[in-house]
Amino acid sequence: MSASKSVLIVDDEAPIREMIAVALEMAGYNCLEAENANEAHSLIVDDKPDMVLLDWMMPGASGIEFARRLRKDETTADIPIIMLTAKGDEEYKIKGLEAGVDDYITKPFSPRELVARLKAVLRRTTPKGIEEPVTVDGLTLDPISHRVTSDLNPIDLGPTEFRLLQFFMTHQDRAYSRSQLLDMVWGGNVYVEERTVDVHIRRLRKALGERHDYLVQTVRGTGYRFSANVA
Amino acid sequence: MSASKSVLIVDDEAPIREMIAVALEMAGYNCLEAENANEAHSLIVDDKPDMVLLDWMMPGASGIEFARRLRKDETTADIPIIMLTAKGDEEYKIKGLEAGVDDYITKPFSPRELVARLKAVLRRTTPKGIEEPVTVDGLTLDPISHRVTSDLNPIDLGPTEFRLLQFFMTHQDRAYSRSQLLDMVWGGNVYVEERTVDVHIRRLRKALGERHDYLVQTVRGTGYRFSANVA
DNA sequence: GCGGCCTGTCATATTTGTGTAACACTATTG
DNA sequence: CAATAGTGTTACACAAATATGACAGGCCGC
Repeated sequence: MSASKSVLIVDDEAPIREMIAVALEMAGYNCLEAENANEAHSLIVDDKPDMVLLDWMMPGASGIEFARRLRKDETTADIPIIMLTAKGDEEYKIKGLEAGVDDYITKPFSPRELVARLKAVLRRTTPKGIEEPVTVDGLTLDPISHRVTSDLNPIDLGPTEFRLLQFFMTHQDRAYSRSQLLDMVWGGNVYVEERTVDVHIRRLRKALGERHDYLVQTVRGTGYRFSANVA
Repeated sequence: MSASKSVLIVDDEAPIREMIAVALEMAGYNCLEAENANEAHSLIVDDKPDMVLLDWMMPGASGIEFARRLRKDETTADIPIIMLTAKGDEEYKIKGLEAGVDDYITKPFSPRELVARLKAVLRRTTPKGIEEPVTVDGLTLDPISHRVTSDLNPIDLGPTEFRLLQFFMTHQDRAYSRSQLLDMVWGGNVYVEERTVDVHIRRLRKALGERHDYLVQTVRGTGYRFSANVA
């Protein structure tokens, strides 16, 4: 958790991006920059930033449109967005919030204000699903202590298996293809064989033991699914 | 899954085109080749490939220029483009992304990387339809979890039967000939006996059980029909 | 530099799905 | 009530997908 958070700054004006980047880096954040929606999208998919700072006014796809696009795609739906608007127009605020934006800041703003809001948003969005333990039929995964127990007996998992299980337990009853799993669990720009997923599924099942391996279900011709219901 | 995607490779060097084509075909893609922008444009208009691999350096219209041209025309604006650049030059990357290119790869690249990026781009540009569960008289098919239940009891279906049922449930009260079903469910260009459909219909009926097999109805002399109303 | 742990990839089992043909049956026609 | 075309049913060889076990390289703490 101590790894510094990364923030993607999307604005068509380079000087503004720079200014923001400097401010954020001083505050200990890692910055990525993009000057339009397409570029931003590539970076998001590749690098999975922890948050996006999005300018309202941009040539091409407007910021709001882009925000909607991000919300629609499951892969990017969870990334918090802070909107930058030129003036404190209430109408914009409404529209932004409708589109699922987490907060908005009106230019001009002080670096301090920016960092404060950013922190606030991260604080209230990060805990969602990432901090609370999940339990399914006696199998518990606690993200905080990074521990998994099967009926109170500790289970030993490798890092990848842990992330895999965590993803599954927070996305139950849904079939995922191998490439989707690679995207969600391994990360966007990693090139591994799809069959590798099988192997980690195998390792996960083995670790879960007879008591719980039924939870990880094969969906023939499609991929895998985590569910407390038997197929 | 569905009909294989086609990819247009635009590069002035034939050997490179070939190499790429081989790699992509092994991965199950359909390849078209063009050695300059004009040729490429014709092919795009004629064959509507699902994606374009575009070399940055080309005699005549440079790749980037061509990309812009594609983006400007409404009929071609939606076709995803991956740019091939000789070196990992950041400046090019920026320009490419500005022009609306979806991703770029620096030569030399491994076939694996190419295929992976291609997949990623296709996945995020092909909007997956919102898949809602369908229910008919207690029979429910949920595309998300890839599950079928008959009055809450899970039903086990093979991949083909699942697709068949999914097609039926989304196209009810209409008779389909065997060849139509082959087209819709099996995919356009496969050669199988028409009578094979009968067998899968049989398997589907069997899986549905007495409670629901009435839904799959025979239309003598024509084919089959899925309907909640008895013939 | 030395083990131990993780990871990705193979090669190889094992399981499951698929298409076809042969034969049984049913409706239709005259 | 044949004769016949269209379907239903079953068995089976083969193909495809997945499971599994083994292995080599990378990484990290020591």
